[in-house]
Amino acid sequence: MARTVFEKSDAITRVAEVFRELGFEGASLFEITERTGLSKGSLYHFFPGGKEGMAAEILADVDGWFVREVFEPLERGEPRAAIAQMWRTVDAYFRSGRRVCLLGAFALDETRDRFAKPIRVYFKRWIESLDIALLRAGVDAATARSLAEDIVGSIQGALTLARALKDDAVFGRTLERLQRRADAALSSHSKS
Amino acid sequence: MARTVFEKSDAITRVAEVFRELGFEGASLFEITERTGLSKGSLYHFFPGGKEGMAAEILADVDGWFVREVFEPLERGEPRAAIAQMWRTVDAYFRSGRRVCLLGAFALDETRDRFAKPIRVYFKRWIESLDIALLRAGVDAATARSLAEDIVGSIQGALTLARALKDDAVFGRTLERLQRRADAALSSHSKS
DNA sequence: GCAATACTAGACTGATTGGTATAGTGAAGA
DNA sequence: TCTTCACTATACCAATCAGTCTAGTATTGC
Repeated sequence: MARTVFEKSDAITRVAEVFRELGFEGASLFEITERTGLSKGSLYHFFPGGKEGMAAEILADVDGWFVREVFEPLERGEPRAAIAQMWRTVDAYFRSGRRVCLLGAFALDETRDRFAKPIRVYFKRWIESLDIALLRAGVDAATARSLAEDIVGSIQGALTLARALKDDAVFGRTLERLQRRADAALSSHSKS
Repeated sequence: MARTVFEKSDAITRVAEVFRELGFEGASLFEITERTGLSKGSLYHFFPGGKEGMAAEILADVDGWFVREVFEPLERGEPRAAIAQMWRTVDAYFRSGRRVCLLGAFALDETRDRFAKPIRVYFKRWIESLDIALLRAGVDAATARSLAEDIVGSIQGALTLARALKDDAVFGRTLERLQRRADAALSSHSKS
């Protein structure tokens, strides 16, 4: 019989998608095995910490990805380029609104308490790194701070709205409006 | 022995708060009985439709409240007054960020499919009624539409952020910024 | 070719799940 | 006082849950 062999990184990606679809409580081991194609044996081989361990590793994986692809560029790269890149990266990551933010979804239900720290760290860093980039691009402190908070919050809201309305287009429109507002702040406070 | 007697409206309120805290899947019948003080017998007396019936009735109850307190005033009342009232009503309803939006939370997890219609109807109507109020207040069509979408989305995002950061203040700040943006649109398109 | 290792499959377990059934309690009306 | 009915309490049920365990099968290094 054909034995399909998976790698851990593949397992993480697949299980993550199930949690995204069903939430932590809604994703039963049965559903996870069905949707990922990984048997219980494989799952517990990759994640000895069980279901909670899976979620923890997945959250860490997502966070790591954002740190590399979004937060660090915002904190250390050329700020305007990093912000411009952020819009594209975020749109691609959330598949233009078809994919929810796992950290955001977990923040709302009871899993919140279990994974409170990684969730808080993720959102805190996103807002702060965006704030830093805006500041470095010449935006004044007050505007930078509130714009950063607005942008991160609006992205989460747009993902909720896209799901609720079953209309992905909301996400794209919101991202465009946010980009326009950011560009306005950047040009009016232009350093050069 | 002291027998506590509840009314159905009281049962709805109490169970709603448990769903808000734990989500649909996370709220087990045991947790519901513990936190509400209602026994299983009482719960199934008030909600013959079981757990799913409870959620459906609660969603309808929340929707009804918003229709009365927010949507209808926006659609039919004096637009500027209705919008001004909306900020206060929303802030009070979500207890300044301490309370999540049940419809928004349900939109993100697997319950989404079960309650897809009431969720979609709720958000659709919120955006549309706000759009109507802005239009009636003299804001141009394009601005009204995107501002309405922005506001409803941002409120949801702010609730997520408040939970994620364990910082209620995010909600108040976001609401203030939204109000300022709405006021700006209203004054620049002033009819009088 | 052989052993060790990395991974997979799925039967099994005890606890917990949502839901039902039964046996109430107590207030209101006659 | 007796009946009725709205409501409560909890024992119980089958199904499902997360997690364990054993028995594997391929692949790798030698």
